[in-house]
Amino acid sequence: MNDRSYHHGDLAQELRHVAADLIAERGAAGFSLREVARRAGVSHAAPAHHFGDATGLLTAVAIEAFEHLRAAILTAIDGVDDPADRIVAAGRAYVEVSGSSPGHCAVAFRHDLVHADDPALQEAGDGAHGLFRSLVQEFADRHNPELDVDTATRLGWTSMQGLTQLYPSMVDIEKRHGAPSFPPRGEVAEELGRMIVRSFMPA
Amino acid sequence: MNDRSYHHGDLAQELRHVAADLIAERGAAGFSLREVARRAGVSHAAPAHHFGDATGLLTAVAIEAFEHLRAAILTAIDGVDDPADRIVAAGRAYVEVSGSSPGHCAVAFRHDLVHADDPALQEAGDGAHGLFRSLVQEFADRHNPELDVDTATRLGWTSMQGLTQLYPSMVDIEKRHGAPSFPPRGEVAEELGRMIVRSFMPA
DNA sequence: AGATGGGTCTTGTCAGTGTCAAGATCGTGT
DNA sequence: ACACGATCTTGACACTGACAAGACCCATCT
Repeated sequence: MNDRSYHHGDLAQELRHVAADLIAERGAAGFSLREVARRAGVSHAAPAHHFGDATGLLTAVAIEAFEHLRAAILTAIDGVDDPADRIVAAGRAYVEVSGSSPGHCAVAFRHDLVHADDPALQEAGDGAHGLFRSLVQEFADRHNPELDVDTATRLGWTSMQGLTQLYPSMVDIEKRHGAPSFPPRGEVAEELGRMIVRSFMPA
Repeated sequence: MNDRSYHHGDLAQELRHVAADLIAERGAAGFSLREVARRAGVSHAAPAHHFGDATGLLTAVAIEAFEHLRAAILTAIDGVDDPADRIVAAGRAYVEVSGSSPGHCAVAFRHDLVHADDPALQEAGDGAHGLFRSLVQEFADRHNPELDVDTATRLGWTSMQGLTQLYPSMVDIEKRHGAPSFPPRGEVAEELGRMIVRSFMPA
């Protein structure tokens, strides 16, 4: 527990945290293993022991991203009954996580930055994806047995992920075209979610 | 025109092309200005004269990305009459460009890799966005005057962009879960496009 | 208690990178 | 013919990721 001790205590945790902060601040391109070590107050080679290489550290951050995502969706749907509302709430939570943990989300799907074949990463990704798919399945069971659950899941997932990535550009573009103010992430997500759910209903 | 001449002829064009190839091959993280120069057969400092710095070169690639996008959409909707079909065709083209020019699309919306305030980049982005929005406007005029065109545009745009980014991950995840084969980009885009357009219809 | 060993972190080194400054080379206009 | 600007090269510097070797700390065994 002593900050000055030779052994850090939980350096791995600290490195993940600092790395996410750094990416949030400078973007994925501004990430540097040595800068992370510097901010954590350890030598430049310390991270290697815990994560192997830079890609390993980013993989760990990506795993946290999926865990955050899953947790956020779970709390967002808690107490919500109607499957349609649950999907909208999940989508909103998904997008809001990208606002509250931008560093994490910036690496989650970057195959060139993480070890895409890491079993823990795959499991975390499957967990988030499976949760979202189960919500769509619920909807199908209740409101539309004819719904193609896989395609519907893809639509929800891609649009929310696209929104997390495009939100800054959308604000730029629409502001340049005279929109005085732009709604926050969560609100846009909710609007899109409502339209998506509408397309899930029987024709 | 002589390959061995001191002056290259059109080095700027060549550098954009090589850069896009390199990114397609190794991902945005594997990009290196010196490697680009090496492949183009010029010294490591040659690109600086044309693009200032690495970010400048990537900005040029991003501009090309938006131009490709716009051109692909234009040819895709050519001869298609119904506004709904035009939107679907445009979405399909959008996603297919990310398959045929992966290097370009990998940097298009990466604010940490490009000079986001570059006027030419903004103009190119606005061009692609404006074209897509005009298709949605057409649809509203013909089929649903009540449609919120801005929100509808955001839905179409985000889902197609999300699909371009998530397609590799989606293939991975669904294959791990037993899906024997996964439909190609364009087909998924078309399915999603049809659902989206359906949500544009009057309630 | 004292020694052993493994996990943790440091120091030092290396090739590779982006950027800048200075110089070499080429074409073009006068 | 000659100067000038655009294009490209060479050389240097600080920074990065990875590796090897060593220092340090703690738990465990005898």
